[in-house]
Amino acid sequence: MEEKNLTIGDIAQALHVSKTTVSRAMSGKGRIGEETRRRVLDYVEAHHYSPNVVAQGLAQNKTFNIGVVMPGDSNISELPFFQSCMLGICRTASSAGYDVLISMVTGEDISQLRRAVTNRKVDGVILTRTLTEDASVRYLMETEVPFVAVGSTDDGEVMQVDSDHRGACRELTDRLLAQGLRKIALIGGDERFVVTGSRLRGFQEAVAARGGADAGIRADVTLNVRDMETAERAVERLVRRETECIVCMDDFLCGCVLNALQARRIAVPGQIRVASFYDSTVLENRLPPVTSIRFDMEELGGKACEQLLHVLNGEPAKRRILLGYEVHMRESAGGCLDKV
Amino acid sequence: MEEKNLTIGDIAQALHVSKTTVSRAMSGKGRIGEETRRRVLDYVEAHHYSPNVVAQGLAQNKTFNIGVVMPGDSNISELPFFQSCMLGICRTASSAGYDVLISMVTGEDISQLRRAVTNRKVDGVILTRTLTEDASVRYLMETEVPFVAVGSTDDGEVMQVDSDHRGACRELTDRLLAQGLRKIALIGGDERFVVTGSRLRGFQEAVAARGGADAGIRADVTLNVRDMETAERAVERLVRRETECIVCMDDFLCGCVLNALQARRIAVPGQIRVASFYDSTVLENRLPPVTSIRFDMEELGGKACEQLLHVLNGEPAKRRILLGYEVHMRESAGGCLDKV
DNA sequence: TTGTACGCGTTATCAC
DNA sequence: GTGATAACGCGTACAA
Repeated sequence: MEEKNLTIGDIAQALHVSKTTVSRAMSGKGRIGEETRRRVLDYVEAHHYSPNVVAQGLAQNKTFNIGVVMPGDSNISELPFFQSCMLGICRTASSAGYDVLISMVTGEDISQLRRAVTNRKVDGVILTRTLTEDASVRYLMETEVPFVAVGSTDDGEVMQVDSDHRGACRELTDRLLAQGLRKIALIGGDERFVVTGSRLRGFQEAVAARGGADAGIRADVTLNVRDMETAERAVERLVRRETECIVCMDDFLCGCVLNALQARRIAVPGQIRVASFYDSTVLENRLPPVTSIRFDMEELGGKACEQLLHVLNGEPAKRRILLGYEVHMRESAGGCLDKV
Repeated sequence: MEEKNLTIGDIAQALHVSKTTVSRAMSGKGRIGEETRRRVLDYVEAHHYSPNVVAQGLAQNKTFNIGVVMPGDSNISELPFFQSCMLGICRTASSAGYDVLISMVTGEDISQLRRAVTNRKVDGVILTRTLTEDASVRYLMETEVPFVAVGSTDDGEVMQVDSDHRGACRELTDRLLAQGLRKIALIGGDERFVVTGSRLRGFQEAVAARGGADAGIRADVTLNVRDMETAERAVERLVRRETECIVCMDDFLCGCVLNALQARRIAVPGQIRVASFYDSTVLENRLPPVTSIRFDMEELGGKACEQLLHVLNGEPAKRRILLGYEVHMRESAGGCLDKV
């Protein structure tokens, strides 16, 4: 089927032209006669020739690979995120002639990323999660490798593509408050994740905009919740305080919260309302249907990759891109008020 | 920090030796004086030199990349699987000096895989899921690229590393039957997945071993269940038939089943027992705790990578490797009988 | 033990 | 418009 190891030289020889000509015909760069161009292209087509990208890379000091850093220790809740994000990245990378090299980073151990970079295996890097004190970010900055982060960073220097978590959380919270709820709570995960901070701010902004404590609003925030046990404790406390609504920062936490409520025989949304983020399949099959915010993670990955490619091509790229969201009001938070 | 673009030639020049010597010192191949060897290595160390793997590859016709094919359209249930599997693959690949290039394959569209292969970007490939009629497998076989599949294939020719799904399902089923249960059911996903067939066989073997219909055992099998709706229908039917125990082929399905039961106010394990596969975090936070089978997916990925590396190095490799499992009996299926 | 010369497959720089 | 020729960074017969 595939002609084995056909090289540009073989073609040149067969067609009685020089390698240069063949190269030009393929790349489209440099002047070349229309007729010879056709001849070469036809031959290439007929013999299923495809250039050796490694050799191309060596000549141009490129790899046509982009590195993607994935956390090796993430919660299940975020997995659909990484999966979809990856899909978006691979799609746009692939259609631009690039491949995706992945490096798993667990905790502070960035050895895989370091390997990929020092071995010159990648032209640029995409980070799929950012911490407030990120070893990967630090490393990439000091090695001056082009990179873009999915998810925001405090460092204004790094290129970033993110969903508007702050705006999303603000709007969700606002809608809940608009229903007349006054005792509202926010439950979130690891506070070292930048995204946790963004959502927290959105939450606080919404509360403040509605008058805050002066307007009789009681806003409860619990962070660093990460498993059934901590969720249990948080829920117990919130129930005791007669909280009317719990906003969960992600679907995994929300699952824990729902369990905790179920175990205490507290009806949702009857006795307490619940809303969440991501709207992933983790909750898709939960009862009752959970009010949630949906992000297009594939688009997120795609845009990030797009930005990186711009940088690699020396084209201008925006330093920060904020993508939209959709609020899906469902039964868990008192039903279908709206659907943006 | 990193010396920019230091080449083997630069080192040779600085040390007044030939490039060959430097090359030998680094690779360890060929004879070389212990003293010069040290000198070179010291210099390399001091200047943070690391060889250009792309150039190495071009010279040796290798890439030091292994391709990993991931499904772009998988159920959430399988995600922890891919994540962990990936981790195992990356770990062992990395420690062998290889990097991981990923190709997303959605449905019949194997264009990304095809690209990686025709562009000679990978030395071998790992498949993280196999279908009964697998486009990737077919392609890889006809292009004669070394590859190993995680998960079994009917084709005896392909190298495969898999968990013992059949044995696991047999043992789980047997243990349930040992409790005296007689009306037992199996719910599974897409029957085109080879793994679905393996588990089905294990289930049937266990039933047969206990005497089957002759011994008054009624075994119900429902495949191609993939969402809340189909699960709902299956559960309704099983409940009507007074099924005593439902074995779910994966945790996602199990989640659906639990929901369906919850919606009908059927107590678990009081009125019906439930068991599942994978034991992922998808169910970890469910109530009641679900009896489940646990596989070490990271080991699975690691072993697969190991096998592939053997092939790439021309070393002997087993054509089929079967990894173990652990049965965790928990409340959902009547409690702690055993813990293997 | 060490060095020379060439090849890997491609692009870039000049000449023609 | 086309073609030698030299890089790109490294491995490796072969020679010394």
